[in-house]
Amino acid sequence: MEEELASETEDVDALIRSAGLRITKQRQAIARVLLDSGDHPDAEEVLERARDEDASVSQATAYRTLAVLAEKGLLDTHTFDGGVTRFELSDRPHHDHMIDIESGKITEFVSSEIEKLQREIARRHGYEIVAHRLELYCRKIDPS
Amino acid sequence: MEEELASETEDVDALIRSAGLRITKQRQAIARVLLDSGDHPDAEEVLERARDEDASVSQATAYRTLAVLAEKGLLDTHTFDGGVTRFELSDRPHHDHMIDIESGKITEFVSSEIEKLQREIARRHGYEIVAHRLELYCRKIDPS
DNA sequence: CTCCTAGTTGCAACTCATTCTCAGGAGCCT
DNA sequence: AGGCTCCTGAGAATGAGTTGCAACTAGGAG
Repeated sequence: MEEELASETEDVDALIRSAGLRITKQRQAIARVLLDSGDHPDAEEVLERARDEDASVSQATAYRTLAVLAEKGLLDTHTFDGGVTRFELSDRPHHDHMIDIESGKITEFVSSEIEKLQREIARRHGYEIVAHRLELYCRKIDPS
Repeated sequence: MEEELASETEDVDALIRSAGLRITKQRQAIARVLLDSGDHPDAEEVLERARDEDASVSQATAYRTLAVLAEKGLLDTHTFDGGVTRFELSDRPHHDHMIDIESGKITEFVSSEIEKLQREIARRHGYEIVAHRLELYCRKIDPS
């Protein structure tokens, strides 16, 4: 079994069906990219990777499919620092992001303490939190 | 003294000079808008308001001036939920934002506790925080 | 297995925020 | 006042993302 984390076809199809979409080879290529990605690719990167599996995937289909998956809540979207929209499967545990401003490297983290404080602050203002965005733009601590 | 918080010309000019720019009537109009705004206008809104004072301000000048002020650190920028870029003077105390997803109303808040936790998390990963973005997307708690 | 149709696709044209180009205008130092 | 730069408005250009459209196809009905 020397597979390189190539996701099973059943997972791929399940993701597409969850969004209420028909199974097509273009969507399978896109879904597989998302299932196999551990990072946060943008639409162009998803398109590029999907074309490795099926060269016929068009830009329009990539954008359209990503939009539907995001709308159905199957994908989370991020626009770090006003850049392009990046995607990530939403079936994973919640987390926030730390962005290395020098390398662009993204580290994920969670803090139940911060989450709790957020809910308290919102309640104090008469609100309940529907979603939140917490991004830390950081620099490696110079060890000198 | 029935002024409607019309900022003094000296403040307006000081802001422009701080950015290393020459004083022009277009920039004065833009700077005055920023000094008089308590909200988070985007470039088009700044342009529209600036034209009340000087109808000759062009879109290009609005974008250019805002870009320089932001670059010099005199303005903070926000792109709530992947929308357009919004501006706000940065000489005010630090704060984060709570966005009412139904009305679009923005409430500002601060939490030194959250800030402290953020620094701790970053340090644990070998980073120091250069900037951060914390946005809470909320809904009014239904009192029913 | 074939048919049929609503759902899909690629392509190119389009939108919209933002940036750039350029030729004519104006600060401001002296 | 002179003039070297910096600025300006108009419009063209850019780039991410969207959409119209005619051809194509998934997949349920028969």
